[in-house]
Amino acid sequence: MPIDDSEDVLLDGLVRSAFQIMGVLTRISAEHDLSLTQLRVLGILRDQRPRMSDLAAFLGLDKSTMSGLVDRAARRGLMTRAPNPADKRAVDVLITDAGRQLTERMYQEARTALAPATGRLDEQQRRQLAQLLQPVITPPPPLG
Amino acid sequence: MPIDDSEDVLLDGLVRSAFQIMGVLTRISAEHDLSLTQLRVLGILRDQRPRMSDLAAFLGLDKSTMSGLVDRAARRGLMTRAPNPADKRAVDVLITDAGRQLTERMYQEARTALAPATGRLDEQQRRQLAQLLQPVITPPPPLG
DNA sequence: TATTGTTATACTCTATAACTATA
DNA sequence: TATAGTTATAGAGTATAACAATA
Repeated sequence: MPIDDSEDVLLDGLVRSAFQIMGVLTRISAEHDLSLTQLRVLGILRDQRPRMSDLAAFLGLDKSTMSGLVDRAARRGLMTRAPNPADKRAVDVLITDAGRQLTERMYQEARTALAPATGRLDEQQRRQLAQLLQPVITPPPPLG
Repeated sequence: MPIDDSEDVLLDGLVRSAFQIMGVLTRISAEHDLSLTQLRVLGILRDQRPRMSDLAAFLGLDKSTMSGLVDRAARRGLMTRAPNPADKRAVDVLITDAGRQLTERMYQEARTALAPATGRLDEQQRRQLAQLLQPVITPPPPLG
């Protein structure tokens, strides 16, 4: 098995960039008294209304962890629960207006924080990078 | 401020790929009873011998958190402490042979786990993606 | 005085197990 | 019986504060 081939170099780059992005998102989350996972859930809820179990499965968390996470976010008025119309056992999770506003603010902060990094690429390179990342990103399994 | 411009699309791709990479690394860490941060530290120690305070600063952790993290890894024989030759206050952190072996195994597992994703690109695209990521990645501040 | 590191303490995040309600 | 969710409990990761040793 050859080392330092194109897969290794790519893996290294992906891992480094991932840690950098995560560092920024973790800092921004913390500045708003949120965990990274809560930030991620808010991002998902922007355009989905999943049930608890789907969220847990997608995030790789236990359902009990989901309960606690949504509890804490709900207590702060960022998410709410609603009964699922089709299954009386299920509970849907929704983002509130306040949650949506906070999410947009945090994503704006992320963009600002990463501007020095992404700004090292010109317009064409940015589009190219985004396109090359597309096939790498696992198509998210449908929620719900 | 225009939305959905090339910076937004790129940010979205970077964030998604980061969560995907982190998911893989978190799972692999957990399968070896390690935290993601411990995996990261092991990766750093492969070719550095930083002092506690430098590691903490680089990772954005408190020095007390560093103490605990190194404690737990040392208890498992993956890292060791050694006095810094130049500063009697300082403590260097070193990877052990066992730690190095485990680290290489985990990185191999990461490569395998991500092969389906990176495999969607051909050789030239992989090299191109790695090159485009390079300017985005913050040059790591020197440790020590 | 300032820096390096450890220890004591408290809080958050997480999973496991036991439980209730519904399918 | 199996699935969806909550609650009680325990372990790991984290930061703050107080401390000892060295610069």
